[in-house]
Amino acid sequence: MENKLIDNISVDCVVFGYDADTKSLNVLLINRYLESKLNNEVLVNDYVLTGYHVYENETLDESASRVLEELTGLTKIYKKQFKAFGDPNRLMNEKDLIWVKNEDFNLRTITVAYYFLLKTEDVDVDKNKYKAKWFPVNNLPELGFDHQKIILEAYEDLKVKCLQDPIIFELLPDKFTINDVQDVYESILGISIDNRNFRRKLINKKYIVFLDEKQVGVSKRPAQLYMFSKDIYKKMFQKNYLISI
Amino acid sequence: MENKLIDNISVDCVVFGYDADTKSLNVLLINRYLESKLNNEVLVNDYVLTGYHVYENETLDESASRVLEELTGLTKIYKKQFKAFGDPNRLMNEKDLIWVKNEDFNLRTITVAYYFLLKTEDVDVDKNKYKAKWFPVNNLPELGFDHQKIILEAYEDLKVKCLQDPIIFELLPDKFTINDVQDVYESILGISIDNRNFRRKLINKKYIVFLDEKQVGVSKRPAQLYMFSKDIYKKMFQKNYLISI
DNA sequence: AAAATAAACGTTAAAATGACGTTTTATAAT
DNA sequence: ATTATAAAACGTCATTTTAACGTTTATTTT
Repeated sequence: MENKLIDNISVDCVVFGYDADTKSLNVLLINRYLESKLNNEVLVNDYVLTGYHVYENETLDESASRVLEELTGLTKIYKKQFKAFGDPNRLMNEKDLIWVKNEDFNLRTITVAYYFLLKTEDVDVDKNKYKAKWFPVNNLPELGFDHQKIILEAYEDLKVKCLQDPIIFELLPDKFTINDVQDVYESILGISIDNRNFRRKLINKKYIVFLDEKQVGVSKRPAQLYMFSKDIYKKMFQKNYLISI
Repeated sequence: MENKLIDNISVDCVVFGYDADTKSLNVLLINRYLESKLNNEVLVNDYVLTGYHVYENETLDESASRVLEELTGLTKIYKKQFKAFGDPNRLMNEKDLIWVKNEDFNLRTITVAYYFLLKTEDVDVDKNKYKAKWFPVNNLPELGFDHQKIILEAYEDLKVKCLQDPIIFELLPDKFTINDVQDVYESILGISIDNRNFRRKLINKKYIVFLDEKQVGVSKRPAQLYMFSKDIYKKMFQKNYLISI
């Protein structure tokens, strides 16, 4: 079985994590740190996305999932391939060139970028061997390669997609309140939404299922819990829904 | 100046052309024909998308535009990068393997796929040196490589995008009637739309500009011509539209 | 038992949509 | 010249959706 890396094709993963406590959308980044062997001068100290080269015998989707699992241990997370990046100079910032000297990789690499949606709490950053760290998408650190561009394009895609597909629920636990959903929309889109109209609209969706459960351990009136039914959603939007039995 | 081809990275172009006469959406394809040198047996006779390897010193966008220009002579056509395809066996159908023997290229090539939107009449297929030919998107011939998959994914993307961005106008001449626009929607989406409601909705858009012109040479009441104003559209949807001067 | 507050519900006007019927206007036929 | 034809264009009404608010309810804390 051949298992060789393709030296000029990679995947990069924009891991979006929603933090329900701070009500913020975050991106998981890895520190890129290099100091001179001569005088311990810090040569590179910025952040990059997680990514890796694609193997000869795997699909791009498999490649992205592998990279996510390697960093977080997580599988079966929602992912979307949103764009390929292939500018000839995408790896040629000043810091990149210093870094690359040390690493030995093909400067003419194109990358296929994915984003993943999950909850920040699902990743144990303290025990993470790559020292991965969450940053608010609206307050990113200095980024290497073209990763700032990649993150911003992922974010733009997410803003559009979250209004047309039910991917918002990937960022929340299985059981959530109406206000939880509103909070996610507000932090992703950077807008404020009228709670009364939002609540009415959401409750009327058949795929938002009322549960016989309420919040516990809150210091005011506990809110009703709901879940998202992927089954009902699928049935509603499959072709010929209206005329099928 | 280096100008080398990258042997395992290509772009493929799904060229969508709308034909106002037949009211149909078409795809521009190239015949892939090979016969045996021994006995003139036809070994391969199917169709493929236009595509080519990416050069070391060009961006992916430039690469796609170059490929389109090479085939059609056209520049400045609307294009969208919609997905990268990288399955290890994407070039390994029976016919592909026969073809590849003859052509000598890397079987582990990933391709970045674009679609273009234009009018069929813009391409002179009769004089085309690649013998390019239009096929209705709903009646495609046998396709090589993974190009059927690529076309279908492009089409799905187009169906979604045409409802949220004003790309429909890329498929029409500068001056068009309301019914022209309806025809495009109907043929892309495969639905029928109430003309009275559609007309009302479209006419009320500020960016659909009434012209002092009507159709000529039609055998019934000539229809009013309109144009799409990209400027007005942009202004309407730029941030802070409402509070800017 | 009362106060506090987030959760949940309700009201109204305006706008958008869906489903139709009717009128207009240019060309073609008489 | 007049009339017929048919697409183009306009109009109506009931229903649904949206936006912008005010009000009530339920639970915990004081």
